[in-house]
Amino acid sequence: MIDVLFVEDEAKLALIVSESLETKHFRVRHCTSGSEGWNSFIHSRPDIVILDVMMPQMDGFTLASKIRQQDSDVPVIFLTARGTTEDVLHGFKLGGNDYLKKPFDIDELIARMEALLKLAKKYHPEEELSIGKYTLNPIKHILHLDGAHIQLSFRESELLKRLYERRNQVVYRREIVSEFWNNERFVTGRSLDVFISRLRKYLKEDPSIQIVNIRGLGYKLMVV
Amino acid sequence: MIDVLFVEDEAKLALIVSESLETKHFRVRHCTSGSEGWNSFIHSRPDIVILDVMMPQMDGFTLASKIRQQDSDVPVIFLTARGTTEDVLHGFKLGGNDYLKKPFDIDELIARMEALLKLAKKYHPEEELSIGKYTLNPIKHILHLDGAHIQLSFRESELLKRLYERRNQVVYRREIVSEFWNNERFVTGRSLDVFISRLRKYLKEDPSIQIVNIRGLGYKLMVV
DNA sequence: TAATGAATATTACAATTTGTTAAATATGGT
DNA sequence: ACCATATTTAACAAATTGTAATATTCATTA
Repeated sequence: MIDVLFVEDEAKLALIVSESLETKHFRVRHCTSGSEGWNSFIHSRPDIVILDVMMPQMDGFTLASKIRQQDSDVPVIFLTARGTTEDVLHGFKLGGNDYLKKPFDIDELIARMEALLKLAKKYHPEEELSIGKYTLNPIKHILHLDGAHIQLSFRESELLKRLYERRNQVVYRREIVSEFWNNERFVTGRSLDVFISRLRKYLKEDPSIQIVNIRGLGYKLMVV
Repeated sequence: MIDVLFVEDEAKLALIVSESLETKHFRVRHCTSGSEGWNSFIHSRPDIVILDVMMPQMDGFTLASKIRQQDSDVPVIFLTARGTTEDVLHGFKLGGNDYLKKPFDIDELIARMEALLKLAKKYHPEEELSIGKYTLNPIKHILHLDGAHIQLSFRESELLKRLYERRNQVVYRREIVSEFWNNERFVTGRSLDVFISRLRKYLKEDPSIQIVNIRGLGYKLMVV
């Protein structure tokens, strides 16, 4: 199921859109302000983001640029009544992927969402993740290579999955640590490093995939 | 340079669009019919396709579906005066990636093209960059020269990549610094200079490439 | 043209972060 | 309680990056 973050302060419109999307089997998280949207984004990591531009507190453009600092891939669609070319250009410049002028047809929104999701390859309906020459079954925590397979531990598998879901972009150290180890004394803990070390060992048969460290920030699973 | 296939039978519009695109450093192949467009597509393999929907002989929709049979990735944008929702949906269903209603603003077209190209490129990352006698693998951060190779650090590699992507033009100091070092105390920090210095050392085997300082502005990677 | 000050280059080194191994500890099943 | 396995800690090695010190280049003005 596709997770949608939908930030829109007009209650009436929001309701219609949310319901339509849910009919089409999207899971919608609706927020009514930019700052609420930002919280939700950090917490839920949606597959696609739909932002109203004009909102109280934090507008859609501001939220979009905050999101882009964190995640350079998640598709972002702007919705707005103010459809001047300047606005559209500004939206794209901030890293938006589409821009719809209100009033819009809900089916067109869905078509545009699906087009972006297809491009961003966020549809992974299949259970198994294909990581270079390897295949990871994230349910059973088994890593396959050719005929052989390695039984990973829970944390090994979760960590690899997380890296894979955000392949080719940085996964922040503090984020992983706070999520896996409940945020305590993450200054000294070196468990993450140890797990990374193990994953690298498992993955060394395929040089086209690499877990690269970005000093001070985190790690990046690079897949060609 | 980006190759654009542009299929449009209205001569006047076609001229305006072609010229605007060329100003923005696109290489435009303009065709006036679907069948001509198909030929051109087969022979020139453009990076992006812009199709008018209503055309004699073969319409844009038909051409798009032929193209999708051949190439499932190249971005396709439809242009049309007939902007009913059915048309838009049909366009997306055929594998189109965007749909613009005429009359449109040329800058909006360009913004949408660039957004799509950026997305498409993400999933076909350049394997290796050829920098003079050197080759840079920007994934593994390895700089090759003849048989030998040097393992670069993440920042070294990113900086070299950035310089290469804008080779022969100035990359602004403040821009690099604010991106790499998060904008803090960029008055005093001399880290960038140190990295430039290191890169020059790595690259000194090939005098035909030079990292030139533009005093007060930034640097320029000159490649002959 | 020489003097001046600002910007840049280079080097060495220190501080910090990360990598790796092995041992210690925790956990869960029997 | 015992065992097997998973995870964490500890210790040290290695790599990356920032800083300081110093030298050099460049542009401007006297």
